[in-house]
Amino acid sequence: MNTNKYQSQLEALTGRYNGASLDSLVAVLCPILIPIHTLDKTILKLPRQTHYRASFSLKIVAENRSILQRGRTGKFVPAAYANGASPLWKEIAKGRIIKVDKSTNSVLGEIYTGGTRNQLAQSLVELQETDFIEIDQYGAAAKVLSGLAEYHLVEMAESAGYEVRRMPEDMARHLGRYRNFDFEFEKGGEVKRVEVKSLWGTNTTYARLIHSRTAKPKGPMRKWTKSQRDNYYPTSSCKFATQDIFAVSQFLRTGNIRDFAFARSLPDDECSYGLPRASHHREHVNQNPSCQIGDGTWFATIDEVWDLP
DNA sequence: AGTCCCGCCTATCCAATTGG
DNA sequence: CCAATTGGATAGGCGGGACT
Repeated sequence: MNTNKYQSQLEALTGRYNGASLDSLVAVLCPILIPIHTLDKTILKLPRQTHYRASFSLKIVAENRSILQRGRTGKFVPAAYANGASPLWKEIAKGRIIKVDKSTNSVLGEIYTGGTRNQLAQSLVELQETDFIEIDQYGAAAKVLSGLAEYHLVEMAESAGYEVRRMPEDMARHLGRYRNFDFEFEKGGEVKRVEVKSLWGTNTTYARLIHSRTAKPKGPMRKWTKSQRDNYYPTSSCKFATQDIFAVSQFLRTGNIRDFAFARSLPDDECSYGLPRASHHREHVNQNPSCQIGDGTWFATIDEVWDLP
């Protein structure tokens, strides 16, 4: 019974990408797991460099030889996750390969985190020589993660009674204009615009509310159309007015694809649950606000932010 | 038809601000 | 005052529509 279902799903995957195999799908969708060979937890700041680091090495074998190159980055994950004892994925620290040593058939690298020296020290307490580094061989992991997070956000919203509409990634001019947000959610005749984001690297106490900058429209501002005004981003921070709700995937913090934090897109000087303004662009949201569920701004469910006055 | 532009993403750089 | 932290911004990969 189940075998038939799995088989037809596998056929859907390999059929859409004719010639692809289960092996190649796993290789693209799942970062390769490589065991740590040696670990040196000494924290250093090298001359003329600005970041703190510790050190590691990996053994080169046939399956990883082609990707272990100077500059390659990856994430350290627990042995319990890598060997299947625990389902929970977690990033302990980041790793970057510095040197390929053919004489010893190994690579040397640096261990680092997004934040302070102390954060690195804390991560190093957790990191063990039995742990693994995962490397995204084909650059798909980020897009796959955001796609999965959006899939489950839609599933949760629909089962909570919302009608969900995904906005197009691009809009042909004859059909309308680009919307700059990801979803419309509708309930009881009310529609709210939702922008989905993810967390900032390893420093998972902050959300990343980033938007691409756009070119300033020609001519004086008073002659711009509404569409030109709406699409003009003089800074890489989001505009408060573009969306009603931010939904930030918490996967990098919790390891659960269904975990989100929700906030209303309002400035904190206008309501108690608002977000800080960008310091130099007052109509824009600070792009790295603290993001903790229960802090008065961020909520665990859509219903809670939906019902805010 | 071919080139350019701009959307998305993560990771990183670097200047400004904060704090010991 | 110097070091650490914060926050604005960019780099680079991918992909598709708009522009010329």
